[in-house]
Amino acid sequence: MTLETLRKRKAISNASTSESRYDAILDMSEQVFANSGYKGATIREIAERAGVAQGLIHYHFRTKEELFEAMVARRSKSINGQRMHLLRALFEENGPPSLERIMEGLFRPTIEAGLSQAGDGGAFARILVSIANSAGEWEQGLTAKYYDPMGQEYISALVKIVPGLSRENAVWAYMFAIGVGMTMMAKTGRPGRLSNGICDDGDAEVMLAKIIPFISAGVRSFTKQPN
Amino acid sequence: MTLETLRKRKAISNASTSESRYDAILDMSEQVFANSGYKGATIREIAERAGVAQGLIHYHFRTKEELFEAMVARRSKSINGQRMHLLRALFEENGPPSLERIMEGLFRPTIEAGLSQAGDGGAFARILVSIANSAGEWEQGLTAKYYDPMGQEYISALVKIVPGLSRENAVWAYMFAIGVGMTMMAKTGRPGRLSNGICDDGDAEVMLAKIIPFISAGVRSFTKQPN
DNA sequence: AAATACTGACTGAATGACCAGTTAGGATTA
DNA sequence: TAATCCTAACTGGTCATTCAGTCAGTATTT
Repeated sequence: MTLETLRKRKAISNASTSESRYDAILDMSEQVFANSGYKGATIREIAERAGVAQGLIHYHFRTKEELFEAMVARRSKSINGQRMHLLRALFEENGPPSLERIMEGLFRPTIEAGLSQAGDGGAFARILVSIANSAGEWEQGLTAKYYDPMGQEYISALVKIVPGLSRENAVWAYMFAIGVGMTMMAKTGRPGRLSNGICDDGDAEVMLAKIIPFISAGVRSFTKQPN
Repeated sequence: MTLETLRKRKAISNASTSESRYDAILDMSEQVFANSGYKGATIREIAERAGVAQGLIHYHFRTKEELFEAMVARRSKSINGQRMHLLRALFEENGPPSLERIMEGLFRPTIEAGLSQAGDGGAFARILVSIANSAGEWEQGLTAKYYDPMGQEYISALVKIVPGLSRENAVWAYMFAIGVGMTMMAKTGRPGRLSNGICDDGDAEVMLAKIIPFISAGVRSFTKQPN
């Protein structure tokens, strides 16, 4: 064990590893939480797969709950930042943006965040699905904290650019859009099963090309409907 | 296995409970699994809240996994039975059914199953969401076993009644429809939060009235699109 | 009496949290 | 400039608790 201990321990500001251990822990947390669920995931497994001592996780994040929230916070801030940026950029062009481009702005950042990941691109999406679809107080608190503000902006954008769309219907439309998007980003493989391999939910570009017109048509149908 | 054959169940005409303990266990399983997730749920809690000894659950269902599957099987067989029945009844009328009525047949049984429950109507829906959105082998196996056959029937029905809809697009449409439906049946309360209380995801009839036109418009948009 | 339904006490195997130390390096002092 | 202090990062081991599953035995039904 002395050899192990004697290994170079210059963790602080080291240029050798491009990634800090802190971030490595969050990365592995995504994988493990996604594969096993919140309760099913163990801090031990995260530690092992991140190559750190279990104690270090408690040192950095104190509890399992705080680790989970830190992981959600990091990814959601990054993705929702992109979304907000895209949305605002759209409205700064000349003329109002199309519904389709708004929807693309909603979905593309999630996809790109998935693709940039090393192993399983759908990991964070699956975590998100489990949070968003829980009725638990803690999970809904996380949704409210990290996703509701962005949701409000998109709902307002819908009302603004779709003539005759009430805010109430915009809220429903937004919820439906999120419902479709989340299920699809989870990459479960079911579309392939149901189509004998023709439909591939691993191909993000194809899925975008299907989701965007589908949702847009749904939203526009609310125009011809009361409320 | 032997379990199935062993289990000769008769409704106990007990004065205190009109329901067999076997079914009481499954009922409580729904509540507890929905609130805590598969790993988070404990057999002890299910036993306590069902008013039976913990050992009895193992006697009837052997393992936690088998208990979970029995619970999924019971509810899904009931709901999907209704769905199949409704779908076939639609095609036995004169003239092809409308897309809207097909979609209603897809969603209404889930809602009604929810409403008939004593406490939390969204419990089974939330369990379903967690299964369907997992990429795990076991969960996808359950989906394939209990939901894929019905999915195939609905996809075929879509192809049959929507002119110009390819099977590929029908599969996507079905997946999107399920995505919307499941998220909405989970009753998380988010629509209310995002609309200052105007949108109520507890009101099943309102939600049906929103979901059906939305999905139908989406499906029809695939008609004017290649593939 | 024989099968079935059921109980409650038990066990070994995890798990989250905690802690006393160790190490590296930067700042302060002598 | 070298001895000392200080602190953040990190380790390995421990511990109380909790869990699914087991089992010997009791009640109830047929």
